[in-house]
Amino acid sequence: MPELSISEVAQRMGLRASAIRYYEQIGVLPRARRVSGRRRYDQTTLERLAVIQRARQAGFSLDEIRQLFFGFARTTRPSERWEKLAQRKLAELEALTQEIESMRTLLQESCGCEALDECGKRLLHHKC
Amino acid sequence: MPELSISEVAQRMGLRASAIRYYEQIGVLPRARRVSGRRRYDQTTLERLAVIQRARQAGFSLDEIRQLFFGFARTTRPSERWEKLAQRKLAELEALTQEIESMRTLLQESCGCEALDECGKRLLHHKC
DNA sequence: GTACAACTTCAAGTCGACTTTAAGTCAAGG
DNA sequence: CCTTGACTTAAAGTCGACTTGAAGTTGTAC
Repeated sequence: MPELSISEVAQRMGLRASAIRYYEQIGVLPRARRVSGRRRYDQTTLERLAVIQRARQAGFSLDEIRQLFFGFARTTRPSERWEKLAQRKLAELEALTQEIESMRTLLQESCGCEALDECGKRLLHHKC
Repeated sequence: MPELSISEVAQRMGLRASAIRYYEQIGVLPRARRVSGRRRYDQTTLERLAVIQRARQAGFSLDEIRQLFFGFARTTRPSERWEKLAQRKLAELEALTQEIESMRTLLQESCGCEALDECGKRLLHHKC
């Protein structure tokens, strides 16, 4: 297995080199090995990035992802960490879903006002 | 109906004075009348703020709200403007809902890996 | 021997909706 | 007259996830 430069990693994983540098900077990726100043990566970095991408798709922030890798007591198993965070995330999604639902309701009920200032009056006085 | 200072308006509408100044600055509220330098408001401002708050609850950005008030050709009725924007918003909400749904799916399927690097391998090779 | 591409670092810029800060102005009360 | 408190302005700061820019280094190709 050959070692990869940052732009090769970026291309394979579908992100920009700057994002990978950023991940390293904030500690989501460990500091990469350098060969004459340039970062070199191996397979495990690709795997780690795959997990990161999956976690981001699931709605985790980079901060939460860092916790997933480094944040807990060493006794906590990784899958347990994932489940703990996933639990919290699901609750957040539930809240978000309800917000969206109420937005949808607001958007669908046409208020019946011809002008916006009429609408404003109603909102202010009759709680329309 | 008495005229109101900015902090009276803020209190009545449940927002901060700085937010009202900001709304004026970006053109969501028209420039307020000044009495010896201080802003003075009347009923119509409260109504307008009520519309703004309702629109924000419905998910509109301040930019979209400005369009709601000032952005279209004068021939377009306000209710028509609302409907046009609401249509777009509903589509956005639909997309958002689907994103959330797929997040939920990702969160609920436990991947069955004991360690995160095992998980990474699977993600990378078997598209787990 | 020099041009070039691909990298490096650190700092600053982006987006939206505000808030915060600093410095100044104003009317009323003691 | 002087302080107090509520206001004014313009400018800068906040949050997250990056991107962009400037200036410098490296190995390779001509």
